[in-house]
Amino acid sequence: MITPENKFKTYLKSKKLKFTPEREAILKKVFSLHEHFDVEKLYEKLDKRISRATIYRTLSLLVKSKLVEELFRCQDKISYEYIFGHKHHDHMLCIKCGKIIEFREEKIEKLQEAVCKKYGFTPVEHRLSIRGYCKECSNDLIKKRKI
Amino acid sequence: MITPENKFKTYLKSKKLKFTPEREAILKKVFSLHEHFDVEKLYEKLDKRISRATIYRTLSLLVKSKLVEELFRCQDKISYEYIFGHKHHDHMLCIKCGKIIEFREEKIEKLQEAVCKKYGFTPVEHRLSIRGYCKECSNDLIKKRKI
DNA sequence: CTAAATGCAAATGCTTTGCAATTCC
DNA sequence: GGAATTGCAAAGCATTTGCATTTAG
Repeated sequence: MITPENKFKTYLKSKKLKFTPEREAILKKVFSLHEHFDVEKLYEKLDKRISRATIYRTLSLLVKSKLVEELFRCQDKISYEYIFGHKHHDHMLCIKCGKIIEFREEKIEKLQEAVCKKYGFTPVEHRLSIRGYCKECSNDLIKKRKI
Repeated sequence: MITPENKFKTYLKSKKLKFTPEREAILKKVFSLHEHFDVEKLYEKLDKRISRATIYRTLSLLVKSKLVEELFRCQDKISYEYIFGHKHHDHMLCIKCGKIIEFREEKIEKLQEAVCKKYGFTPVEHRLSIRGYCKECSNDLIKKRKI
């Protein structure tokens, strides 16, 4: 069975890089966090103290090996999420409470492919984010007649 | 007739802010550049020398007054484009030559609205970017059997 | 053994801010 | 006249990098 660890080890081996305890700890933490994260969050959650420099360097390897994806910038920080074993999806970001809602809409995916074809464009990845108010915050705001 | 300048002046007046020569020069330059830009590009293109601090401060006002929109980060810099008199559209970014292709697909817009409704989400704005290879670069790469 | 990895501190590069001088209304 | 604006230089901050030391294979 292919696990994130196997995939990472294979990638590292192919580049003659090492599977160190730090890399192992970071990989495990990333795949145990079932949510989006940034470098600071990872730094705080790691049991073993690992320098931020190493976290940055390891995340870059995880992105290159396609285990993790860079999501979007939120207040200047880069946010990530793992993609291995996780189907591609898009995001709605609540600008009031910060909630992130994931969704996947096949028809949108298909239409994107069609648009690319129309322009002769070869897509590598895409990102769709909708910013606005989540259900709860919308209700709050409607009550207060703010929207 | 409502022009960007009118709209900006109205906004400034409503906040008791001033329409200065610097703000005027920046506004005019932004609306004469029919392309995406970042602070550095604006700095270089302005005829009159205006400090970067003022450019940053003015762009923030232009965003607040909804004349300009923050697009995406490209190599750490924020990229902008004007939105006044410009219909919403999405972007394809070529990761080889840097070309930016704008497109608008009504069906995708509609589907997004539908997804939001499904989740009770009130959208404020959305951003869809597709990264990949433009037609020319795709052809190049196919010739070289790289993709 | 030796190329690669680590942590540290310093450097980078974009963006923001405090402040004194200036300007718009 | 007085609040708002400007430019400058300094500060902020996330991220990157050089280097001496340590370590995986």
